[in-house]
Amino acid sequence: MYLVLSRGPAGVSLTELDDSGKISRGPDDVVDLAAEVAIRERASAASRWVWDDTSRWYPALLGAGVRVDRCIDLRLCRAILRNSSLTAASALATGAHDGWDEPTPEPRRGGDALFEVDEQPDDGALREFARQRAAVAATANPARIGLLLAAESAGALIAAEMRFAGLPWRTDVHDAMLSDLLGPRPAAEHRPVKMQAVLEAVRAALDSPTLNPDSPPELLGALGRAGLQVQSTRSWELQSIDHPAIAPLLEYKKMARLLSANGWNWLDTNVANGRFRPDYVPGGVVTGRWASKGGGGALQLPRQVRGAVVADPGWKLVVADAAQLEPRILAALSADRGMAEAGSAGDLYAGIVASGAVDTRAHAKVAMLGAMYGATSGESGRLLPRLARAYPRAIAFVEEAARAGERGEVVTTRLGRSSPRGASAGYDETATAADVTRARAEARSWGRFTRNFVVQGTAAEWALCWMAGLRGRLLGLGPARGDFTSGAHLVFFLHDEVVVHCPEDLAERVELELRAAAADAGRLLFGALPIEFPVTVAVVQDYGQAK
DNA sequence: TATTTAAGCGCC
DNA sequence: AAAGGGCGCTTAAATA
Repeated sequence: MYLVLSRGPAGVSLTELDDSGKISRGPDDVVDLAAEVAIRERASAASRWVWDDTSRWYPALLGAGVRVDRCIDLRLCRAILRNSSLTAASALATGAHDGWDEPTPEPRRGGDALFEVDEQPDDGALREFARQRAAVAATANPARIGLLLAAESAGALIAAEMRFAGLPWRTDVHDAMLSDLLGPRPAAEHRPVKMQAVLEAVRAALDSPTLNPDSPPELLGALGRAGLQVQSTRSWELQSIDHPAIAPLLEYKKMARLLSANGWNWLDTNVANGRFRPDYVPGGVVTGRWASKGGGGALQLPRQVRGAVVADPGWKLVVADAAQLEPRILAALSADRGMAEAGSAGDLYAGIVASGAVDTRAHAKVAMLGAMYGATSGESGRLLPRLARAYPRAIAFVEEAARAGERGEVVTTRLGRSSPRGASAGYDETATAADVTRARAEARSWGRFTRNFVVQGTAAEWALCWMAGLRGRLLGLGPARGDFTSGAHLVFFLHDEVVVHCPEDLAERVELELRAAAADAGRLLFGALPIEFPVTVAVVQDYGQAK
């Protein structure tokens, strides 16, 4: 059963649809939404809520203590169906762009989102849902893209729940780390003392007593006057230089980065009541990866500060990482048995070395990354032919994705998310040699994007399935269902890594569920294909102890 | 003065 | 080792 919610001038209305999509009841006005949703959730585990944006409905429900099992997020699904090559012929994909193609509207300030009367985008959720069902039903294998839509929507639920629960964050621990590395918190506009000391060492070594190292042009000038020929002030370029100024300069850069990105200021604005609540954006990246917005930089939390993520007393963090996810996804996508076999013993890169293709694990890793990103030069580019000889199917797969992109074609992930159409201009008979060169470079660049798109996008699908399955399994653990203060729940997600916060006595069970959910995800995407998705799990007190 | 762009660096 | 994919954020510099 589907339960379609919409907001109209008269308030919130609810329409029941049976599994065939036919209205079986309603629309009925809803007076107390949270109560209504809670009742329906208890009544039927098989129902699925249908709404425009999870981010507009679910936070208020969570605030009222209500969790939902399943939903369809119409806006996220529209974005997939609008672009997918599998639904290209549908009325939805061929029709004019409308409000459903627009980003989620910003919430109005001051209103109570749960009860606010709000306009639907263009036309109602019922009609949009019907269009989407028709588009899915007309595909050769509706279950394929149907799984993607369900996983994407589950991701939206998880994003809202993780924000609601928050990542446990110890301000005092973080502050101690900062004081230790930089010196105690200074007054505004001043540098911490340890940082200032390192800066003075740089200034002395460069004989530039007033140097502002935060200005790249100024720093470049100072380095030049000291006789150091560099193109930029990037750390990796400076690393190889032998000069007394370099060590303190690199140290200063490290400190400055920590201070500006995750210093006291970050702490003040992003951590409250012992929780960091990032604003995740499911589907925020074209490949299907999540993005994040607003302060915090949830997806760029440096390893340096992860020690401040500490489980509550009596609780543990279970940190799980899908080992070498993208290479395994490539092996599965291309059905390259040899590469799958290389990963079957645990460490895929070690398996590649064992097969004799390359001689060190580091080479295996850099060669694989190069294959997936489209490296042409350097170490990675040199190793590529060896990899291609050992694993012809896998390499041919990414090469074909690259060629398709260069031809201006769309590529599609395992479950049906398609790449955007390239804006490559090409050239005509009036083009100069420089125009031709530029156009070819653009085409190759787009080819690197499409090459990576299929792998990164399918990895994102795997991760969504993993996390959605895990969520269901965690909800089944114990009587604390729906309760973020006593039950195991997800608190962090980072592309191929999740963190679960749980009472100590549940940690072992959580670990089992994490592995089982990973195996499920592999089967969901790739069926009976013999490909392993091993998960590295660490049960820790603080996130810094993992890996 | 306000807004946009670029450099640099963090994550995968 | 530092070339190749996807992001967001902060600061300084450039532009309106």
